Amino acid sequence: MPPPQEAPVTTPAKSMDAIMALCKRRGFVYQASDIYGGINGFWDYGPLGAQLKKNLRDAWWQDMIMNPAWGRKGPDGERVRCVPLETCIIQHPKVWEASGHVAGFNDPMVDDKETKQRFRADQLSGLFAGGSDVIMPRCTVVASTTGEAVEQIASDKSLRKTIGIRNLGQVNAEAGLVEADFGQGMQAWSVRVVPVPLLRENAADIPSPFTGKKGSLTEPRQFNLMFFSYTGAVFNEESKVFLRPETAQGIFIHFKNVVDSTRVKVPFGIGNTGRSFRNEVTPRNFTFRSREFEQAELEFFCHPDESQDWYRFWRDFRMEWWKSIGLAGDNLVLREHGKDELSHYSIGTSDVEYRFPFTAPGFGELEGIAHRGCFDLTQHQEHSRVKLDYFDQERGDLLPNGSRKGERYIPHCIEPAAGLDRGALALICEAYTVDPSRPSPELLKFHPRVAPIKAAVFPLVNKDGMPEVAERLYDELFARFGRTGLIETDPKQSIGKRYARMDEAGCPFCFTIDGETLTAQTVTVRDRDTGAQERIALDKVTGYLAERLV
RNA sequence: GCGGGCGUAGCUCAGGGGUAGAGCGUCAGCCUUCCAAGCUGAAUGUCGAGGGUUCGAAUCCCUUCGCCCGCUCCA
Repeated sequence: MPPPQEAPVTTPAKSMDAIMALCKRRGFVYQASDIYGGINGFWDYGPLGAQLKKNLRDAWWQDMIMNPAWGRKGPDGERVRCVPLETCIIQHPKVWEASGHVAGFNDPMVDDKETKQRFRADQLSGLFAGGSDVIMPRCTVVASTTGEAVEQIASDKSLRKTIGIRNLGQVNAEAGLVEADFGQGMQAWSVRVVPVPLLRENAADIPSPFTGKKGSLTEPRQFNLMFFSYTGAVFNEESKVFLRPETAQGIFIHFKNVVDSTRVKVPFGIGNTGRSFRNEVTPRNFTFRSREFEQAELEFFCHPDESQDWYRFWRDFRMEWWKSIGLAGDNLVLREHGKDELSHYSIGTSDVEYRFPFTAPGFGELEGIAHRGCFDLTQHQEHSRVKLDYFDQERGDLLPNGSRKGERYIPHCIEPAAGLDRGALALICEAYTVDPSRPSPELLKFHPRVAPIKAAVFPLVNKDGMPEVAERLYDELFARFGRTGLIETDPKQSIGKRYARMDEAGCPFCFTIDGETLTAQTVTVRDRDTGAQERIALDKVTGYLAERLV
């Protein structure tokens, strides 16, 4: 199912180049290893970006683990319960065999440089002449079996033309035999899979299955997207380990430990945030597809019968959550995957998607909410031979003594998995605003909860006792709100310039000490988004901020 | 991985064989009672990197790295 692209674009297109320039200028994002020329697919966060991302991570932690779903009741009518977990980037290699990551995308692939098409190296069949001295195929086709290759040749006239067959005689799919005329008369050919080593050694001499021409095929290449390393001092296959491509598996493999050690009862969730690594073929679009990235994943375990309800619950809540931190309006959509799009084990998956400037009018994924069934626990149970089922004492038949018989089952799992770097990027893109009518046209309209700078205190002019008052107010705000983000103060240069700097950094509130402060004990509050000012009592500033920073 | 475009000051860019430039920002001083205001001054670059041609290369050639766009990939 293609992403919905019909939603009206209500805001003017934002320039990604301008956003990237602002990110560098104000210290949100730097290129990793910048002074050495950068390294493809890696980005670092500057002071404001690091704080922005921390605020996003903290918000997730607060709303998913400490106070899950804002204290709402789940579909079972009970308070939602979650616990945190922190697991290693490097796990036992069998974890990734069990999860399917090792096998999932490990086939050698060949590209046709001319047509840009790609196929699995072991799916190339060729027509070989009889006689043992001829080892190169006369032509090739892509098919999963040789029988299928013969049938393709027999049934597809344009394919025959492409690969050079002028006339076709008898064919025998089962025996892998074909009579064909390549211009030198009718000959018998045997159809066999082109051996991968042959392809590796002689890629240039093997005709392309798409054009019939030689010289356009690459040698087979591995496309495993996992990073690997070695443990210990000896580097060999036995000591090879993988850097995790997702944090989720760390949760599944500790399911039993958490159940045994924390008195949790199904349904409950386990949350885990941290770095993951994917060796993306093409890192692209600023930080959107980085090779090192941070995830915030919750695995919510529940009884199979209730899993659909929980799936809908988390899907809807996650959408609401992103809205609550500032991603409102048409740029955010919830997209339910079509059946053809689902992983083989998934019963349902939705993506929270954001319309980034580089994806518009399409959308890019921020978070996937997947109903994973019992796939993961079952896989790990099979591979580890450790029982990962759950004994639910509140289910089963009612016994004469009034208690329940209990039920043993492998819980189903709902996985809301968010990308924190993508989230931070979406927050920046959404906040980025150009308003030519303002003296400082570029500003970031961050929601106060995620804004890296929470407030600034300015003396209107750097004299007449104002700096001293500003300093005292700054101390007060810093003591109270310094743990939530940066508090700034600055007595220098014109007030307009200082406001403009705060606009670009996305600081929501500026408090200014002026002449009236000295006589009436009041300050002005400037709203970043409108520039409007109101006057409040000096001793009400802390309360004012406390209400608005959440 | 393929094709195209681009790398010059913190940012945006000009300069295309002969002394490294502008605007904005930054910093300092003065001034300033609310929006990048004004005045004065200052700092900042191996012109992405490496090699070649040349008396001389930011400029021409080759290689390489990075970024952007389109394919491809995204288990």
